[in-house]
Amino acid sequence: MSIRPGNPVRTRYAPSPTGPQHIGGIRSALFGWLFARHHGGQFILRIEDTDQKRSVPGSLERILESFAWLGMDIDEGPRIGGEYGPYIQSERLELYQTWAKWLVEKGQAYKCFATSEELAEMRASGGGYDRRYRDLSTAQADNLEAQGKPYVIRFKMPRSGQTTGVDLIRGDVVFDNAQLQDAVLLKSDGFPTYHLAHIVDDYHMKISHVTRAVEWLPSYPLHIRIWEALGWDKPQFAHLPVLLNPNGKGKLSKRKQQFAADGKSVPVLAHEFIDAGYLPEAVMNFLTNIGWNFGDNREVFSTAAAIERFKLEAVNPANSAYPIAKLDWLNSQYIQDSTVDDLARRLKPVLEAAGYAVDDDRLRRVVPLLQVRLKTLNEVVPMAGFFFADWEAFEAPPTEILIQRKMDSAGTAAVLSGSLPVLEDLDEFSHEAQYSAMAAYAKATGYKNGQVFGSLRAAVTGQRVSPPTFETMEILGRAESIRRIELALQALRQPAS
RNA sequence: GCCCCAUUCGUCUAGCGGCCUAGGACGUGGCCCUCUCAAGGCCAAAACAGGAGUUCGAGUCUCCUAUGGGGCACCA
Repeated sequence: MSIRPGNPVRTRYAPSPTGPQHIGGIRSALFGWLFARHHGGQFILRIEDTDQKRSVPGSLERILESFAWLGMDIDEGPRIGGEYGPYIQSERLELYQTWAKWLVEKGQAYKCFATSEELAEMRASGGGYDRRYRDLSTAQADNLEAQGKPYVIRFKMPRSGQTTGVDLIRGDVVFDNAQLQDAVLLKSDGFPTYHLAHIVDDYHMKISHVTRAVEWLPSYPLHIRIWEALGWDKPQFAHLPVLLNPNGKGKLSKRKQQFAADGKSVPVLAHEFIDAGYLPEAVMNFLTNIGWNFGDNREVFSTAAAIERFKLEAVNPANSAYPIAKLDWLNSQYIQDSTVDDLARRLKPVLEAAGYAVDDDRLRRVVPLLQVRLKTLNEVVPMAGFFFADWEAFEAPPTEILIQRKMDSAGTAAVLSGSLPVLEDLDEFSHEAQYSAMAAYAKATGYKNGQVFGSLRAAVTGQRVSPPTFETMEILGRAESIRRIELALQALRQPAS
């Protein structure tokens, strides 16, 4: 990595405040952030709100929340501060205007008085802007301006020759200058366009490496020419691959809801990952592993370990279909590797949001039963919500749940009533003691373990799927377990009206 | 239409001229384990887009074609 000696690495994420944070943007930001952290540099947040029409209030807060949730710390930015602020472009208008004017004075840019009708005509006749105001004399331009005609400032792109850019991920990229238009730098409302604003800001904020999505590659030669016209040393550039829809068709969209092969809706907005019960560590691991890989055939790694190894040059230049199915697996890995206390802490708000009153001690006893069973935090509700419901309100499940496969009503009733004295007679109501006693009961009565244990499961949990039966009964306690078995027996004896 | 970028199993990827009879992971299928659901173990199917070159030798280099993505705004 050729970093100019003495210059710290400074990267930035510069989103437009146009609403919820999209995972594609966050992924781009992540690579810039990993790079900055790897080199002990700074990561800056800058808000690019030069298109007032598209600004959505509250966007900044959501960006900040997303980064905080993921653990991506920001060194400088709005609300955070820093010595190169303000970090919101609409608060820096004068700077852009000054430099746009400077470029005009130097003959590197010019005032263009084309009306929207003129532009529409040019477009209709097939071409882009035909540079018709490029060679106006200063006197002519002054005259039009004196008449109060609105104008924009356009960059004078060289009309021939080539521009070669260096991209850290794909090497040299060569463009014919004639392909590029005379881009607008300053709009008629006095606001800069992206092309001017980001360069002025990257320069003044001492950005060392511009990490941005590939869609900027085609305008890279324009930016190079602007940097040179301004007479500033350029930063280095890396154009990052983007996320495609899960089927590989088109850029991952935030507007259209996406569906994976299994029909499940795919999270694409930052808050959707939280709502769906994913852990931030898993999401970070997931995103880092798209377009970059840890090496050593390792799929699960901490952010800290990724920072240590991260190299921009190692980023895969190809775009990626969004491999969302891997996130479920990764999330389950992180859940399995969590400590009981940590997982309990994360599960508690999920259960509470579902309306349960959560007792911490009971939660800590339940968590070990869940660790290998949860793919997302949210699954705790259908799997183990019954532990936290009001026990006194428990009702026997309908008989179609009570009577499991390969059993009938009479058999289920026989097994349940036969279990009662066995469970009552146990010295210890531990799951080990329950298991050996009930396994012996099954053997003696000729039922399969599954028939006996499953009947108890349904009676005691009210569910067909649950944590292991005896562990569950141990937590419910003997009295409650027996009470529930008796309720089930009553239900079975009701005439099937 | 013009320009740019990309192209290894279904998907994410390893591979930077011989170590590749192409490795890992997710997913899928099978078997084992098993009180449900999981987890775990074992096994399997599954890829170098196509064609020309360069080279003793090409997944790795070059060119062409195809396909995919992106850009050509007073949006970013």
